[in-house]
Amino acid sequence: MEYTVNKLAKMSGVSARTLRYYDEIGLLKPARVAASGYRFYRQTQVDMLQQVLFYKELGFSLEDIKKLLSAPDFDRQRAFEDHLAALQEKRERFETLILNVTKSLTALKGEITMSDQEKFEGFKQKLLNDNEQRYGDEIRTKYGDALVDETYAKLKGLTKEQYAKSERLRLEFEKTLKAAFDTEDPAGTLAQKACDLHKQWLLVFYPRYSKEYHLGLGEIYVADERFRANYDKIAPGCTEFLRDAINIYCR
Amino acid sequence: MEYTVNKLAKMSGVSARTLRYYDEIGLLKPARVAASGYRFYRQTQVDMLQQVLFYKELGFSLEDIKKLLSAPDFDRQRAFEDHLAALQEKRERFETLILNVTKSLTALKGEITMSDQEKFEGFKQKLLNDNEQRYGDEIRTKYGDALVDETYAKLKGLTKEQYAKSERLRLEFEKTLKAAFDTEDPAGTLAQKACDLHKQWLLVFYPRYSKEYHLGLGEIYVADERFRANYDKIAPGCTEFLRDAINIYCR
DNA sequence: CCTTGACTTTGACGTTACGTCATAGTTTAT
DNA sequence: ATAAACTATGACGTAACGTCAAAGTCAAGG
Repeated sequence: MEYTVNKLAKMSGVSARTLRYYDEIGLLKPARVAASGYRFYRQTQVDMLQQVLFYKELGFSLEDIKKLLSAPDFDRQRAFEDHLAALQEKRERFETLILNVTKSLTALKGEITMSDQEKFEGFKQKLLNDNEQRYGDEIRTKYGDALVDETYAKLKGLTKEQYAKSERLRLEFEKTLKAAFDTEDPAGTLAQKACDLHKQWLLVFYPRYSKEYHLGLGEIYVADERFRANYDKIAPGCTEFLRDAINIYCR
Repeated sequence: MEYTVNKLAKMSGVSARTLRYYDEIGLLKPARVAASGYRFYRQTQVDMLQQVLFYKELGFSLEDIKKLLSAPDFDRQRAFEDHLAALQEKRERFETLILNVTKSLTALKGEITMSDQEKFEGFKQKLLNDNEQRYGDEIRTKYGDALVDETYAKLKGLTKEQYAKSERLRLEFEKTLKAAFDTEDPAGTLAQKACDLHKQWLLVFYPRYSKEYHLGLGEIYVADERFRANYDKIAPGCTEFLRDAINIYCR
């Protein structure tokens, strides 16, 4: 299967001009060039373009991408694994930004106050993230952990999408809960938001959700040491706070 | 509390040069300038910078941000709400990218095969998200409209052509719906014509259309205020009218 | 009061990753 | 055979800063 510039452009979402530019700077040369000068791309180039786009998404300059891809020890699998870790971190940043907006909205209503620092949470991180410092070694272990979790999820009968959703919800829930705990108000907007996220999260595992179930779980969290440890990790006393918030949420 | 350039820069994560540039183009002027020429920023500017960074994160050009922020009808709360929706959209894109990497890794191991199209899932969508051209002149309202579009767009990456087609359909649909609403008859020819156009439009985003889906969507339009606002904009009460018409259309 | 070092100012030019023409040749469809 | 659609190569334009250089400003210590 051969692609012309426009075909490849449309499939990948970049412009034809971009492909010409990549050819010009030697980042992605076509598989062959006809006598007419027309460019033709094949499988190798399609896969390379995918790599380029991933690296670009993660904030690498084209020059650096060129170096990376043309390195003699370039390892596709390793690259994908790095992408995965980096993308997950970027997603974390979005969680932070979303929490930032949520808090800003609450602050606008006068229910909480926000420090100036807090107003930029999620933006500052970008510095660390965008720059390529992040591509270290401990990423590998992190990826390993994710794999374990995922295997575990499979045992429980979750699809990859469900697992992704549950993780996303859990992260957002924990962040919101932490912020809510600081307000010391289990009836406040943030605490109730946290409860809602908790519900969403539960729904992934137990679609037969009910208020009674949710209330019972709140009590179990407080009563059972294993759960308690998990939520007190967020902040001491957080487990009780969550239970109180759930009690209000379920009325 | 007054901030000097470097103080504000460090807190927000941008560079001092950036703040000077924003001053230069009139996007963010300091609260006061000392006789020495030193810039000093205060609360208002801090909050404005936060807005700027949110809009920037979402792919707006500085010129458009300037227009948005200086508009007489700029509404901070509304802005934050828009940010929230847009950020959640972007997060969805990351989910897609993460899934893409995961699949690519599995494909590399030979466990599954991936089509070339699939290799670019999550990148193509970016077009819709980043590109502001389609926002036209009245960015404000369009930004709201895009919210709805993108809710569907996330289901499938759209090419520029597909998007153009969907826009044509949407415009014709809205015109027909308006005319139908004036007849006050959800079972009438015009209303049913509108439903048909609505279906055509949906098909662009969601080819696996079903009557159940269409019916459910009618209810969601009424229930979700973001959608409701969008259709009530055509005429007050239009959302319910559309739902009723869809109910008849799908029998 | 003076010095020193950290901070700030205004230019001015450079850079990245393309967008946007214009002009001209090529391929495909009817 | 001819139009319609596609592609090529310049060449210039751009957005949002980065990166100097040269010079003025401020806060603290001696």
